[in-house]
Amino acid sequence: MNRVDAVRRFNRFYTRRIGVLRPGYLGSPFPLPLARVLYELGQRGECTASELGGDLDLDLGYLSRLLQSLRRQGLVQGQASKQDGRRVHLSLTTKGRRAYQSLDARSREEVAGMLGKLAAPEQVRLVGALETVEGVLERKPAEVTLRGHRSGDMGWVVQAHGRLYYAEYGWDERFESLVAGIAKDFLDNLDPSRERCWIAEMAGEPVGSVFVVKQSRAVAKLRLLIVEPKARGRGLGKRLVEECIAFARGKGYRKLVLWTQSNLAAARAIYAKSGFKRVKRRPHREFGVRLVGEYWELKL
Amino acid sequence: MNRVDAVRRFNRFYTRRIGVLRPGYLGSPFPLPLARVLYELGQRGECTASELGGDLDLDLGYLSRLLQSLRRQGLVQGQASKQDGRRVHLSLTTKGRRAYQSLDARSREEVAGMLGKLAAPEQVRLVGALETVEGVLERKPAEVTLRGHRSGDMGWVVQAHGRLYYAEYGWDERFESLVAGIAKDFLDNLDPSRERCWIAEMAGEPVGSVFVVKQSRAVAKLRLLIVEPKARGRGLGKRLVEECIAFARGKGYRKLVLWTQSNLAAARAIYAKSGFKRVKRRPHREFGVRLVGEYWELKL
DNA sequence: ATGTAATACTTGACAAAAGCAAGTATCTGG
DNA sequence: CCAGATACTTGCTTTTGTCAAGTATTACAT
Repeated sequence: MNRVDAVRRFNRFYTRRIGVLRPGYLGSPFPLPLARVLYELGQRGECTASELGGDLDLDLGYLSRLLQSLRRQGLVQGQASKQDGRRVHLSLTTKGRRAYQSLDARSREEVAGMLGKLAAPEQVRLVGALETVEGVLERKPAEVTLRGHRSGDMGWVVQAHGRLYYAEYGWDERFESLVAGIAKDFLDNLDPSRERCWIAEMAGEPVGSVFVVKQSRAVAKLRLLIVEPKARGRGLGKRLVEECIAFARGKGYRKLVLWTQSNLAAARAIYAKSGFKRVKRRPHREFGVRLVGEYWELKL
Repeated sequence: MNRVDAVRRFNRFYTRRIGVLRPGYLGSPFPLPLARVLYELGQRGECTASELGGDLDLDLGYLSRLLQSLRRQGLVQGQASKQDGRRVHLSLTTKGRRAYQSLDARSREEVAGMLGKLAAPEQVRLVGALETVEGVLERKPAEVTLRGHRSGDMGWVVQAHGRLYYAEYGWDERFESLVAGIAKDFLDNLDPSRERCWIAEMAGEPVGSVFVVKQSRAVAKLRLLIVEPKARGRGLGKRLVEECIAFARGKGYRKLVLWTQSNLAAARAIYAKSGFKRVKRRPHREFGVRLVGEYWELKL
C-alpha cells in the first residue's frame, strides 16, 4: 500500500530534520535529557516524577538521577506530597524558571528562523498541515462547526457537488452546471430573513453544506445537502438537516420540501429519520444517467 | 496560536510519537544505531561511509565502529574504491540484505498497523498533510501542471475568485455570482473545438485557471485568469496566458481580447508583457467598489 | 488490624551510544 | 613534490540509557 510508504518516508524525513534542529537544546548549557526534563517541567508547572517519566518516556531510575542533578544545580525543588507520602511534587525554582525561559526563547528563535525562510502562504500551509497530522494521529475527532456562507463558499458548494457526484455516481458536468445555477440564483436573490445557507467547516475548510430557500410564503425548500467523505460518519448530515428544520420552523414556514434521488441512500435515511415523507417518485434521465427523482416533504 | 508555537507544539508531539513507534527497530535483533545504518544502506544500495554519516548525522568515528560491527557480523562488505583509495564502497552482503528486508518488513507492518486504525478518509488526509509538510520544508518548488477542466473545477474557479477578490480587493458576492454565471455558461455552451479552460494544479489541487471563449468567429476572449497566492511568484500567470495565446492562434482567431481592472497590477503586467494593448478604459461601480475597467487586446 | 500487593520513587552496577582528538593513508592543486 | 584537504580509523572519554534490586508508602482484601 502506497500510504504506508508515504508515512514511512515522512518518518525518515522528519527524524532527519529533527536531528538537525534538535528543538532548541543546541548551544544550551544543558545536555539534552536535562534540557528535556527542564523544558517539560516548565511547560507543566508542577508534577510528579512518574508523570514526567511517562510523558518523556524516560526510565524512572534514569529520571531520578536527572532530577537529582537538577536539584543539585538548584533548578528544581521537590516537595513530598501531603496526600501521598510516596510522591514528590516537583517544580522549578526561580533559577530553574529562568533557565527554562532561556531554553524556551532559544527554541522559539530557532523555529522562528526556520519559518522565516518560508513565504507567508507557505507558512500557513505548513502550520495547517501540521495541525492536520496531529489531529488525525491524536484521533481528536476534528471539531466540525457550522457557519453562514461567505465569499467563495458558493463556489465551494458547486465544486463539491460537481466533484463528488461525478466520483460517486458518475453524474456529468450538466449537474455541476445545475448547481452553479442554483448557487448563483441564491447569491442574486437571497432574502436573508427567510433563506439561509450553512457551511460546515472542519480544520478551517468547508466539508459540508445545506440551504433553505423560499419556494412560496408557506413552503421552504431544502437544497444542496452535501458532506465530504472525510467528514462523514459523525452525524453531520443529520445536524445540517436539523438546522434547516429548526430554521424553517422558526421562520413560520408550514412545510419543508426537497428533491432527491432514489439512489442517494445516506441522504434519504437522514430525511426519513428527520420526519420527512416521500410524496412522489419520478424516473428521469439527467446528468447522463438514469435516475429516479423523489419528492419528500415535512409538515412543520 | 501563532505559527511558531504551532510548529513547536508539533515538534514535541511528533518526537513523543516517534519515541513510541521508533520506526520498526523495536523487537529487532539490532540496537538502534546499527539498525539505522543497515536500513540506510539497504535503501541506498551502495555508498561510502561519509555519505552515510552525513545522511544519518553520525560522528564518523562512531560510524566507523558501527560499520566494523556490521562487517564482523557478515552483514556489510566494504571494497576499496578504484578511483580513490581513501574511499570504501559499502554494500550489504546477502545476509545483510536479508536482515534489511526483515527490518523493512517490520517497519512497514508497524506503520500499516497504525494506519489501519484510521478510517480511509483520515488516512488520505494524513498522507496528504505529511506530503505537504515535507514539500514545504524541502522547498521543493512543487511542480505546477496544466490540464483541462474536469468535474468540480468550475466550482473551484468560482470559489477561488469569490474568496480571493474578496480578500484582496473587497469585491462582494456580486462578483462571485458573476463568475458563477460565466462558469455555468461555459459548461452549458462549451464548444470544445474553439474554446478551452486550463486548470493549474500543484500537489494535486487546483491553484490557477484561465479560459479562452469564443466571442465571434474571429475574436476570442481570455477570461477568469487567477493564481492562488501560494502558487504565485513562479511565472504561472504568464504561463497560463501564453497557453491561451498559443491556443487562440492555433485555432485561427484573429484577435484575443480581455477585460480587466486598472488595479490588478500583476495581471496587467502579464498582459502588457505578452503583447496585449489597452484599447479602452471605463470607470464603473460594481461588486461594491469603485473600479476602472480596461479593455485589452492582442492581434494574433 | 494485618498481611499482601501495588505504587512511587532511589540506588548500584553496567552497557550502549556518542563525541572528541589524534592518527594514517590517500588525493588534489599548485 | 609539498601543503592542505579528504576519507576514514583508533583511543579515550563522557553521556545516555537499562536492569534489577531496594526502600518507603499506600491500597486493598481478609
